Amino acid sequence: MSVRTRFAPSPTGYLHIGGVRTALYSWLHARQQGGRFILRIEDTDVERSTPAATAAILEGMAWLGLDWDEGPFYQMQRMERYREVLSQMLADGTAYYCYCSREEVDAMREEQRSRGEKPRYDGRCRNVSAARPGVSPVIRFRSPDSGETVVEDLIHGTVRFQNAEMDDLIIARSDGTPTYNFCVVVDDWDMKITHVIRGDDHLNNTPRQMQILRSLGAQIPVYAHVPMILGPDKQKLSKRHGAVSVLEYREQGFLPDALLNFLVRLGWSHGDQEVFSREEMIAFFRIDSVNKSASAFNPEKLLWINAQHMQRLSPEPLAQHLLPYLETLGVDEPVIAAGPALSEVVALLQERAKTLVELAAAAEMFYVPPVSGEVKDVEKHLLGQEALLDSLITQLQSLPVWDAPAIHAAIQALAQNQAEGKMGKIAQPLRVAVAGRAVSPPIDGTLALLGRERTLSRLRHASTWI
RNA sequence: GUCCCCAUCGUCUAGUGGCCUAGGACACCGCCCUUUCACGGCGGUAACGGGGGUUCGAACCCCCCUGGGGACGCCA
Repeated sequence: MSVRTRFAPSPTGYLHIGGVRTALYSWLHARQQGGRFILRIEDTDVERSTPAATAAILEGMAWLGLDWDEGPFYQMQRMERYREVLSQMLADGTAYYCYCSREEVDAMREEQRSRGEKPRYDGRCRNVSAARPGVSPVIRFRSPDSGETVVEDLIHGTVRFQNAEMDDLIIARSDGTPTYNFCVVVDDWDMKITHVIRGDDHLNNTPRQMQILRSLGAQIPVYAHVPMILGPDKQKLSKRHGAVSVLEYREQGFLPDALLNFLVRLGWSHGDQEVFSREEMIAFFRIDSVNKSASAFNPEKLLWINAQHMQRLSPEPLAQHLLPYLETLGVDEPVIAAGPALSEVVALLQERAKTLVELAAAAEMFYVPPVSGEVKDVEKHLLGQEALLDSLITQLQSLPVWDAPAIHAAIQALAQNQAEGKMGKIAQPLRVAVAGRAVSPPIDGTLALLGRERTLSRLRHASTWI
């Protein structure tokens, strides 16, 4: 049977990084097995679900390129089907109406807790046939009270649960709407999911879901419960750790493939390899070699991986990724068209930026002249250098060809004559004059790309900053 | 409290009984390269949670302890 996996987030907030890794593992497994990846939105919590959250999930998945083959399906649109299964279960006795009030159940649990027992519903309505007047009942699943349910998990191995540990869970609320554990089961069944890959916080739900599946006569899927992602401090990942939503990583200038690469390595490895292309991830990933233990999110390593991906990308595609970030700096398409070729600028800068945000900031100087108020390092490098600026202008003006070697030679000659051969004495003031700061790529290449006219005009202007 | 899961450098991990004097990567610290900033190269610090077994031999297998996490909802 061909592989079918799914990602089933609930739209109650942003798409967070832990969810993304689960989605990635599901997606990778489907892709490498030639299977299908299904997206399902679990929106039965009407109180907390929002259209904005759904949109954020879809946008995040699209940005990452985790494309789905079927869906998105929405559980709220499947109510009719759930009711159908519910009445069938009621009819065949695998489910029953429970008329206990919340207060009654709460009291029961409180008492059990005080006795040191696991709080669980005692099944007192199992054999009550008469409706209690004025009470809208919930529907409970009649779970077996002896024996055991064994989960054969691809990651955790064999996990055994005593059926006596599990009580009769509510599968439909008193207003008739179905609950999570029930919807999941019906959906996975209807959608013919072969591999349920999800967070290991669901491991405890698995035996219950298996029992319902069995009572429905459905095939049990293969389970793989992936460990959680923790914050850098090993605590549960939350907002105080900084970015948790995928879209924040887009804002911060990470490449989708780099984020995926970082995430895939959290809990999985392939020899000593650290950097993976999307194709390599698909080829090498194995769901059953995912680690069992939770792992901490390491922002420095993410940054390093992003830098690696930026270095390995060809200038043209990298330039495409860069466009939106330049735009937020006011460097839009017309401005770029009027300046040096972006791919050449990118080629010069790509190995010295860790994020697209950094890259955009570094690229800006090629399109926008330094603004006097924002120029840095003037005092250190430009003070009293009017004469040097003049000779630079003279030298550069008269260069027969305008390319990096010629510019290099000119600077070198000036260094010989005026600075005892120290390139820095010439290059640094030149940098500040042209780039507005003492940091730039190699100055010869920078000027070559900037062009003679722009260089000279900036040099002439620089004296006004002194 | 009950049930379930987990446990190698600070972090991500390799390791499935001898190849381990525990390997790689990030971070950190030196040095080299260098006109700045980076990239890169070389080197260094740094780990098998504890206790019992099994075995000629244990990071690897078993048990206990400890520690961490999850579940126990008319949330998902």
